Amino acid sequence: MAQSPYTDDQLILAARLYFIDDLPQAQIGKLVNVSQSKISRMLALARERGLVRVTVPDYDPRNGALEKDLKDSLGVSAVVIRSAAGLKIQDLRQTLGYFAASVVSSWIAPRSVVAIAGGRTMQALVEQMKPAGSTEGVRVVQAMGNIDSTSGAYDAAELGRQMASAWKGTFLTLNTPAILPDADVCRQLLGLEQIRNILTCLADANVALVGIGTLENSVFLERKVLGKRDIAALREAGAVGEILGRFYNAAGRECKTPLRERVVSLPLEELRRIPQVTAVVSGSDRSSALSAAIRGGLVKSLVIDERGAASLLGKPL
Amino acid sequence: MAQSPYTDDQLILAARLYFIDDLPQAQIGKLVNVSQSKISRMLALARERGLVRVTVPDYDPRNGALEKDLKDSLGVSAVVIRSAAGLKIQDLRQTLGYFAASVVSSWIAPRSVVAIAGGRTMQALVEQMKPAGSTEGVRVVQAMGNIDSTSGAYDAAELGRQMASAWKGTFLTLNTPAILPDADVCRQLLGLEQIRNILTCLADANVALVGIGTLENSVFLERKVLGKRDIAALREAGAVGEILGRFYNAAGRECKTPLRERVVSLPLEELRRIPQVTAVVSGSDRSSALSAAIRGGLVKSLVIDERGAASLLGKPL
DNA sequence: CTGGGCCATGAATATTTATGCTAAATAGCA
DNA sequence: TGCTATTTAGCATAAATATTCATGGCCCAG
Repeated sequence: MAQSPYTDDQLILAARLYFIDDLPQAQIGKLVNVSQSKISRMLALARERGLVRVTVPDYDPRNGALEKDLKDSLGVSAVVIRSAAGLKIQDLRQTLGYFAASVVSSWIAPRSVVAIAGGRTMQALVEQMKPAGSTEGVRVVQAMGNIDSTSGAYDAAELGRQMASAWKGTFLTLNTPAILPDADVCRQLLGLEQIRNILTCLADANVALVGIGTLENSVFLERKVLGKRDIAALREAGAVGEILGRFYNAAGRECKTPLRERVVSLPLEELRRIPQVTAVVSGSDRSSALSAAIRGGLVKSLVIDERGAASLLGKPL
Repeated sequence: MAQSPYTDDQLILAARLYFIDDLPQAQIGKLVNVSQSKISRMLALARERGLVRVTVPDYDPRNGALEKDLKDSLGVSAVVIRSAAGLKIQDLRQTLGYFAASVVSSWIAPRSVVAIAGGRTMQALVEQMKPAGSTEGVRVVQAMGNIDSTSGAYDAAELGRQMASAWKGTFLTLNTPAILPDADVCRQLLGLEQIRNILTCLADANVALVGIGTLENSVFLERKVLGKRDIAALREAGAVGEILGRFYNAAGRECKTPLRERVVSLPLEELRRIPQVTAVVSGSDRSSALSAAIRGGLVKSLVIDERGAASLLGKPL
């Protein structure tokens, strides 16, 4: 270990002048005959060394009351993140990701298998996640094929990779489109060993992190993988929401449309068997899709913002 | 009292994000949906309200060892201020003033009479001084006339005014030149009631704060009130230092030169009777003048920087 | 000794933070 | 209700702080 370039005494002097007496760094520099840059570095060092301690009362980013309400009335265990009023959706996502990250990270036990989906909220979350304890033998598995060939920053493949790297674990990618033009191709793909393996792996996941799509607001429509008439057909068939590219009805059962046979992702029946399936959702426009998923047992826990939670409970907040 | 515009909770959130998570204010602003300016103000408020507390270990600006040495070997009680190596003289003065101010301020008891001289170090000190406790009935008295008619920022008159105003006390000014062209004029001035009163007052001072001049480095020479030949004459007469415009020899006795009769200031014999006479000195070029003053009992205590103290002790530091 | 690598340093500069100012909101008052 | 006084917010910008970069000192291996 290198010996320190400064004595604690010097650091304390600088720190006192700065934090207690509120002198600007340049002035402190004059008093101790060094440059402002150095004072800046000394202050940083003083904090690192713990000479300067800043104490701030705890802030609880979670809304415990809403969490309890959700548990009581819907039976889901939820992480409800407080959110400022009037936030634009992207900032809301950021907030959610920022504050939920530590909780969600703590769920990732050593040797666990994590099934992961894509989505912007998911992206905001994963971006902030980092291992809390041991990272031993974590496997991250992409839970759904790729939406199209342009690999976006918030696709499952990318997020999975990111998370796996943070945990120094392995990442298993589902190397196929999510939705195929016809059922035949899909069946063929599903026959491939590479893909079968991944799906098996997924079925054994300990934790699944998924988003919730709606008919009004679907990545598939947005990215033109499905057309308006596909959506219309789905609506016809009673679809109210989507998880991993699979649409389900108000009871939380997968809709029996031809589309069902064209999707490469963890089937909802298998998802249901995963012990912890968490929907990561922000905003209040997904209430009905979300409540159907909960009702159908597709989703067992929730990471959501205050307003989303409130609207899910039918309370206008 | 106005009700606060922010809840503690909001402040705590902002403060945590800033101080604990080290997010920049702009980013925090996004998360809580306000402008960066507001976050800045919220943080300031959080500190005011004591929600954020910054603790820094105490720094002792005094060099106790040197203080003890001075007491032991010269019998003066000193305040020795630590100083960084290589400081330019003006920054050294600043340092001294900054750190000595609180000690010296604490000497000013309610109802005390303070005799004050000028000088740059004195200026640096007075600038930083502020009352520690009660300020009741403090009188500040200018201990020496004005050097010339250009009133500088570090003349006794100015410093006295400044200090008196900080203590909300009264200031008595010595409205005359310090050094007069001849003894006659001087005598006449000394006869004026206004001036006699001040001098009486000075003689009753509880505390005197004075500087030390040398023959090499004298304000009077600098401001051309004395000429080189005056200085030469003084040297001839054995002068080694100057206090309040009065030159003294190595024994600390006032030199008997004609100049003596031309000065308007507290006479050294009377200075000697003031219970606390403190020399405020920075730099190491005044050692001999200083030690003569101490020897002669002109000065009973010292406010000085580390190097000055060391050189006074003959230790090269 | 004599390079060569390493590190600390300060000047220059990029980034972040604080603040003066204007406009909008809010409250008090007639 | 309409008016003024006061507060508060955000923009623009000044001020302060962090960081990059070039340099020079120092230590160690040759």
